[in-house]
Amino acid sequence: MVISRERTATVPLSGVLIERDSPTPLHLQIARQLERAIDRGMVPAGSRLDNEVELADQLSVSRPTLRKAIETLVRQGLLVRRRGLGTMVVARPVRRPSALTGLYDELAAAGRTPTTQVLEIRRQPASPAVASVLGMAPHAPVTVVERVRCADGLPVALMRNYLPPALVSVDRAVLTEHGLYQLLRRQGLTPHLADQEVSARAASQREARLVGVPRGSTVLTVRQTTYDSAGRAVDHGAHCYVPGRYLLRTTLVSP
Amino acid sequence: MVISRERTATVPLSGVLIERDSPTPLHLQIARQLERAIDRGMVPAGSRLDNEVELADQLSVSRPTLRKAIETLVRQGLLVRRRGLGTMVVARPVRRPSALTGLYDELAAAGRTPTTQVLEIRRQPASPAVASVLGMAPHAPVTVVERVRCADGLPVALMRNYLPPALVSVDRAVLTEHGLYQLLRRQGLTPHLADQEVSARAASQREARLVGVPRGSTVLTVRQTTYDSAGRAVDHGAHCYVPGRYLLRTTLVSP
DNA sequence: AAGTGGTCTAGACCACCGC
DNA sequence: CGGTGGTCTAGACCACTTT
Repeated sequence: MVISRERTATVPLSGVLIERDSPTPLHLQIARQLERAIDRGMVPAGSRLDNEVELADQLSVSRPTLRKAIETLVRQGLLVRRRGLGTMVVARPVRRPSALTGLYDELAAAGRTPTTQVLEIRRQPASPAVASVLGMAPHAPVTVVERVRCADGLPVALMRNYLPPALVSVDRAVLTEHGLYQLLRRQGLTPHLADQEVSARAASQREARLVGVPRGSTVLTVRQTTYDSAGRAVDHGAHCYVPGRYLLRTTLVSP
Repeated sequence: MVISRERTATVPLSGVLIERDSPTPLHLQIARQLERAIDRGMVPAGSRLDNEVELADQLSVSRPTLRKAIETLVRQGLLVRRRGLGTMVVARPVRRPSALTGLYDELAAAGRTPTTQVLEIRRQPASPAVASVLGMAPHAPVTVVERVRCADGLPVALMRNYLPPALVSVDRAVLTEHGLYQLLRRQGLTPHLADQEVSARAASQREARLVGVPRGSTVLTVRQTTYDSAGRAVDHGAHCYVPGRYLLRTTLVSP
C-alpha cells in the first residue's frame, strides 16, 4: 500500500460537468462552474486545487484549455497560482462587486429593490464635448435620457445619459423596468469597457429637489463613457449620486 | 502581375523585434512593443493588422503565442478583433489612465510634479475593522502612515494608510521621494487587485487645514484595499481628495 | 529530487464575415 | 466562396518551490 505524503489535501473538480456539444467554449464552461463551486463553498477558500495535468485529465480536456479557464478566475482574483506551489482559492471574506455592471443589476445583486423614474427622453443636437466622446459629428442629433434611480424607494442617483441614435434606440419601458445596460445588451451592444471620472460638488437646486436632499448638499458626480466590444462609444453619462445612500464600488485589476 | 483586391490596407508588424533569449516571455515582448507602436502612432488608430497567421510568421512565433499578445491588448481595449473581419486598432482620441497605478505614477504620467509630505508613521493596535480587511488578528499592531500629497505644490489629497507590519516595512524616504506602490514593489509585493469604495462628504476641520481648503468644503473619500498577486491584503487606505484639484479616473473592464 | 505552474510549438477544425 | 479569428489538442521544455 502506498502512502503518499500530501503536504495538504488537494481538491478535485468532481462537480464540474462539461458538454462537448454545447456552443459555449469548454474553457468558459469550466470557469463558470468552478466559479460557482467556489461561491457556494464547495471548493473552500484557502484550499488547493489538484495540479493542472490532473485536472485536465479529470475533465478530459487538454491542459491549455484547462489553463485558460483557470486564468480567467485568476484574473478575477478568485484563484492564485504559484509555480512550484499550486493553485489556491483566495481566502477572502466578502467582496466581489465585480466591474462594469449597470446600477440596476448592482442594486439587485445587493438585495435592494431598484426602481427607475424616467424623467425625459428627448433628442437634441450634441454639444461639441458630447459629440467628441461619442465619436459623432458636432451638432448631430443625440438622444438624451434623464432618470431618477431609487433603491427601496429612496432616490440614490440622478442620471443623464447621451446615446448615439444610430446605434441605440431607446425604449422607455425597458429603462423603467430594467436598466440601460440591459437595453444595450438587447440591441447586441455588450458593454465591454468604461472610462469613469469621479468627483464631488454641491448639488444644484434642481438636482437637490429631484433626489430629495437639502439644497447645497454634497453629491458624488460621475462622468462615464461606455464602449462596446467593437470599441464604439455607446453611451456617455453624467450622473449624481447621493453619498450615504449609495457607495460607488469598483475593483481595479493590474494590466 | 497579380492585383490583389485589398479591401483596406493591412499593417505588418515590421518594427517589432523579439529576443528569444530574454527572460521576458515572447508574448509579453510582442504585446509591449505593439502597444508602444500604437501609442506612438506608428500603427495608426483605425488601421487593420495583418491576419494572425501572417503576423506569427513575420515574427517567427507560433500562432498561440501571437494570439496571447494580441489578447492582452484586446483586454486593455487597444485592439478589437472580429471574426471574418480582422484585428483593428481602436480609434480613440485620448484616454487610458489605466488602472491600479499609485498616485505618484499617475500624477507623473499626467505631467504634474508629485511631492509628498509624510505627516506621521506610527504603529498602533489595529481596529477590528482594519484588522478584518487586512486579515490580521484584532488589536495586532498595524503600521499607520499619514501623508499630504501635492501636485505642482498644491495639496490634492490627504492619505491615511494601514499596513501589515509582517509584510511591509515602511521607509520614510521612499514614501517622500516616490510612493507607496513603489515601496511595496521594492519589497516584492506587486499590487495586483484593489477594491475601492468612493463617497463624498464635508471635510473635517483638521482635513480642511491640512489640504488647504475652507472648513466644510466637499472632499472625495476613498477607502481602498490593495491585494498582491498572492491574494494577501497589503494595504488599506482611507483617503480624502480635493475635488477640482484631482479627478479620480478609472477604467472598468468587463469580465 | 520531485512536483508545480509558465511558456512555446505545430497543427487541426470550426464559426463567422463579406463578396 | 475565401479569409478571418475562435477553439482545442498533444506534447515538449523550462523555472520555480519545497522536501
